[in-house]
Amino acid sequence: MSNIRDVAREAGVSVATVSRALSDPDKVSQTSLNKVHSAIDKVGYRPNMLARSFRSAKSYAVVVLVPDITNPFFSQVIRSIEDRAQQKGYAVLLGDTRGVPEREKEYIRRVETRLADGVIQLRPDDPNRRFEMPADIACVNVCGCESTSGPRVRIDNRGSARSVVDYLISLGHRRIGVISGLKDNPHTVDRLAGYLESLEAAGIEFDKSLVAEGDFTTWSGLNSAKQFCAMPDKPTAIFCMNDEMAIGAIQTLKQHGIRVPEDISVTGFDDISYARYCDPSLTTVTQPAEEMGKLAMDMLLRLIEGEDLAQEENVLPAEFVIRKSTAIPRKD
Amino acid sequence: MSNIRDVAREAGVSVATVSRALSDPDKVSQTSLNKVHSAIDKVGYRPNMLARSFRSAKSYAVVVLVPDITNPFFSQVIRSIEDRAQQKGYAVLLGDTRGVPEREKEYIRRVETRLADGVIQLRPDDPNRRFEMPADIACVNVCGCESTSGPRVRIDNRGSARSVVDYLISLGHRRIGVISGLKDNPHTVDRLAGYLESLEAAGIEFDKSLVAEGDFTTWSGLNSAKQFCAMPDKPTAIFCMNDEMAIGAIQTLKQHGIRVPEDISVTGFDDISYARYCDPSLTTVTQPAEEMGKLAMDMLLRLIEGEDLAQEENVLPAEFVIRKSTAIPRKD
DNA sequence: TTGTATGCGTTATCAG
DNA sequence: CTGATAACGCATACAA
Repeated sequence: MSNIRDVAREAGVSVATVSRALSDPDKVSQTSLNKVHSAIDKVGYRPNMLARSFRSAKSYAVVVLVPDITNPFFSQVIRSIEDRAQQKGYAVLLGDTRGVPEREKEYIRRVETRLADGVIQLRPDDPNRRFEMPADIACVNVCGCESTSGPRVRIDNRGSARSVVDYLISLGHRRIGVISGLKDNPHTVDRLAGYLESLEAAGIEFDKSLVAEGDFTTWSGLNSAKQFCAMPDKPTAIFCMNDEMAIGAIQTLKQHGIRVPEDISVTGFDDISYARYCDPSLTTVTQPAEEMGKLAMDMLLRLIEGEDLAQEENVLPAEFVIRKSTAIPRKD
Repeated sequence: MSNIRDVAREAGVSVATVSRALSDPDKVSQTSLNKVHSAIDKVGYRPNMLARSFRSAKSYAVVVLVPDITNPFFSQVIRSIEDRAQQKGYAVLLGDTRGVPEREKEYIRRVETRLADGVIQLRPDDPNRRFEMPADIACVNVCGCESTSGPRVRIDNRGSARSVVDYLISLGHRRIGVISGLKDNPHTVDRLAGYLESLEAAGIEFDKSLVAEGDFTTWSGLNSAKQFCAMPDKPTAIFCMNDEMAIGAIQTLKQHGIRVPEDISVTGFDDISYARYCDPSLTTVTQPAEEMGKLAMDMLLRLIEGEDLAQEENVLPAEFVIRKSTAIPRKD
């Protein structure tokens, strides 16, 4: 564990010269540069970045807060964030909160105590609502919704939901079920608004009994679908607020001998990779995960640099993709 | 940004007392303790962990190296690692290498430069083979294989593969195809060994044409299966070396009008969450992802503490689970 | 271009 | 139990 002094001694120069040779080589003569580099090789020197960070009061790390890393959509976004961070010389501290506020605080504390320079939040919630995010912390929200405040990047959830339901209506569906996320989840709110807009535009009356509440897990999609299967007057299509719930719902429908899409159409949201490989492949909304992560990281970097992004919002385009899980309603 | 001196001044004690009050309260009188704590509240003090890390020459961070975070099996393991790390006061630096040695080196460098105290590698490769892992770096390998060296936690890939193939044979299958990972991938080697063992035990001759090489992606499973579809004498079962390839293979079979499992049985490996929800649900091998991550983190911690785990190996039990993608072979 | 000297915030040593 | 002070490794202002 040699340090900068060992190098200086070996090279026969001062520590300042070694330091400069490393961080600002232009300010050092070629001869010194050579001496320094061979000395570095000789003593096996590795700069202590901890000391460097301490000295410069920057950790060159950001924490990424995510409710669940095993969610394939989130992990795609995170991969993109990591990629960008690495390019920019930043490290990514993984903060899988599992929705536990205590764990979130723990990670926020890491930036308060200088172990990270900022935070990227992958959650729909307003960062200021569920717990106190100190105002002086650099934070950008990704995958948020209309009510999210602060710097953020998201898609138009309402508009995308509307595209989906508009399409179902155009196929001839009039009774369209919904498997939503938890009621107070902002994504649920935005996507439900799109659903309602679409219904209203088509002059279809809203039927409350057609909304089943899930929680974005496959398991909840599986269960929520049962409630539709039990109805005498089943919906002819089900709009699921994410792909996992759609996959769960399809599973249940099949078990009840209901064919998708011949008997009931099903749609998802997110376009996780399995959406393309399940049977039938899912009609869904592709979120630009890659782009969202990259953009979020870039925004955070600007924030860390001191730029004021106050309420900068980036709404990225999402793409509605039609696959095999939707069809015209069956005529009985 | 107040520091320990501000607190000391405010509390009317020395910095040493403040430091002790925080790290070793037993050594401080109750009066001092009170003064310190109210001073901390008053000036809004947050200890600078960067300084603390620097001083103690420990970063309290570990890097997790993973080829692809979006792989659901890996993300499960990582979630478990993160959980354990958080419990122990460690941060997890996410290193998604995408298999690029350059990126791996970048992360290894982070521990050489003291930004992390150790590494957990999620890759089958021998950590010493593909690039030079400095010997003095605390590193444990998880999800490795028989040829992996150094501290490691893994399952018995060969034995598990054998369970799968034994089962297929017990159903009456004699022509059993394989969709493998890349030939030189150690997982491929171990699992293929299990396959061969099983065949030999049953007196079935190995037919080289029944092995299709994939690369563990759904896409490759999709393509490899085509080669079986084109065969006049198709296998009656296909042993896929992971679930994604099995899912891809099933997709292809269906497109060719081949029913699973009635016409051809398919098995996977890993038991990612979609294995349970795809159609038909996958017969596969459940890796104890949770336990593997936790154990790997614990081993790394011991390594960091200076313990010598040299060649400690933990082989965890994997469970063979039978679902709907396997059946007795069709009699023609 | 180079060297000297100082300080970053904390912990630990050593006297009191 | 407490306080003064010396490190930790590096970057930089200032002087040469």
